[in-house]
Amino acid sequence: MTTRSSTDAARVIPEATVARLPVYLRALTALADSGIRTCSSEDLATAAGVNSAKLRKDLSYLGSYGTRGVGYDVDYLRYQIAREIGVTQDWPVVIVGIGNLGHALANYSGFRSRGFRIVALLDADPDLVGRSVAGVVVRPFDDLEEIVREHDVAIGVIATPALAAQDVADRMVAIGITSILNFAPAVVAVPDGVDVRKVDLSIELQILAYHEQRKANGAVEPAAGAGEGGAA
Amino acid sequence: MTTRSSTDAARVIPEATVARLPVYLRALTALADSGIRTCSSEDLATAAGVNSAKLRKDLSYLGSYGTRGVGYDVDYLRYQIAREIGVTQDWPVVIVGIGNLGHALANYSGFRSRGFRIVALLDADPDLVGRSVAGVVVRPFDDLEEIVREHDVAIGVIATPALAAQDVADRMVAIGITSILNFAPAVVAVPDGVDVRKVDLSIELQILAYHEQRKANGAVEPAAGAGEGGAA
DNA sequence: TCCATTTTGTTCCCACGTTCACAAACTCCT
DNA sequence: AGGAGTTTGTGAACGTGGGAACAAAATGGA
Repeated sequence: MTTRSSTDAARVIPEATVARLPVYLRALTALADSGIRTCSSEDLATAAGVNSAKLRKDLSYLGSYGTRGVGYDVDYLRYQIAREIGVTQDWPVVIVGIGNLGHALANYSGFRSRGFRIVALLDADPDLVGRSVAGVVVRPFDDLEEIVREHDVAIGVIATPALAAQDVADRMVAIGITSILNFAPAVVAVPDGVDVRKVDLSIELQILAYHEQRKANGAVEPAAGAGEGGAA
Repeated sequence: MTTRSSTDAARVIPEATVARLPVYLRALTALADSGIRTCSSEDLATAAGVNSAKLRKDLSYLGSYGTRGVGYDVDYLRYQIAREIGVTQDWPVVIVGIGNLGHALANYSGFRSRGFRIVALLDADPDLVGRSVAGVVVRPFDDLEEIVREHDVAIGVIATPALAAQDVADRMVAIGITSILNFAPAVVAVPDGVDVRKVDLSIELQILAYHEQRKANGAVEPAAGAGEGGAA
């Protein structure tokens, strides 16, 4: 076994792999809930909807957590991935913009169960401030700085209309937030060192529409155009 | 100018480009709303948050719609991209699962304005059926087939809990839906020829958490780790 | 103990996507 | 008309990611 400190220079995990680790984590949790203690890369790959060679390569970036001829210990591997992603610790999160989507996010149980704790809901609309959503009272947007400092928040979620998104992002960055999840249909620019991920509902539909249009035009799709193929 | 029929074999647009076309479309709409008639690739690239070389290469897959020394006509290019994606036509969509997220999706105005028309909201819960959400009455899930046939629906949205997702997808596929947008936190398997795109809220947060953890550990991020960098 | 079997971890190779750099082409000014 | 300046479209280099194939390592049976 090689020495492996928590800040090992050799551990450069490809971005594509990082994006799949949460999927593996979820699949492992499902296996564990079914009472399965051990699984092969083939089993886990099927559960995660990927190719087994890719799965093994992904896991190899984390270390050697399997046993040749046997497979992986479900609980052990699950812990290792969780630790690698960082979901063994608690991440305070603020959500800005409590419209329809903000409501849904505040109520989404999947956050809490994965180590994300919603410490505040913020909105600029005075009519919304003071209302209780998902057991949390909505506070004015101007309280952002106070809340971030108090809870040491590093991750912010933007669920505002498009026009407000850049302003909110600027305020977040100024206060020290370094990771932003943006649901607003707008491109937000941030300085280096700040990570932004974007989730855009209508863009996903437009991508599907493009492929749908091609199918209707009689074009032969080269493979599963956008998603994971597999048996039904 | 080369001949270019609507079903030209030479038009194989890379998947990565397809995913960016809706972003360009939105940026062009924003420019048009500002009264700008013409823009350079540099202007549009900035508005879309990408590199100008990449933008030009992306657009070149559609055809030669710019003028050297001048730039692009905003309205003309916008129409060409919209036609290419297929948002000049009307796409009927059904949403299955009217929980918090389904509510938000039903109310999202960005769908309608881009050619997506919600023809039905479906849920298996009898308590929800009959209620009106966003001006549409929720119908029982079993009405799916009737609705899909009546409106010739090709695109389905899954916003159910994870456990129901595969069943819903199977039903959709059996009835003839060929594009699925899945918001449920589960991997759904579909046969070849069916496209699935997945939007997973908690996975996005976990990816951010990974990078956040690395920053906290003193690791130097190679570049903007997950998002589009740029000036604030 | 030794061999057959299983399954991981890794290497090699190919395809895709991104970026640079530049020729082609257009406008405008003299 | 001609040249300077500008901007597109594209060819080529580079880097990242995916998949097949195989060596290494573990188990279990004879």
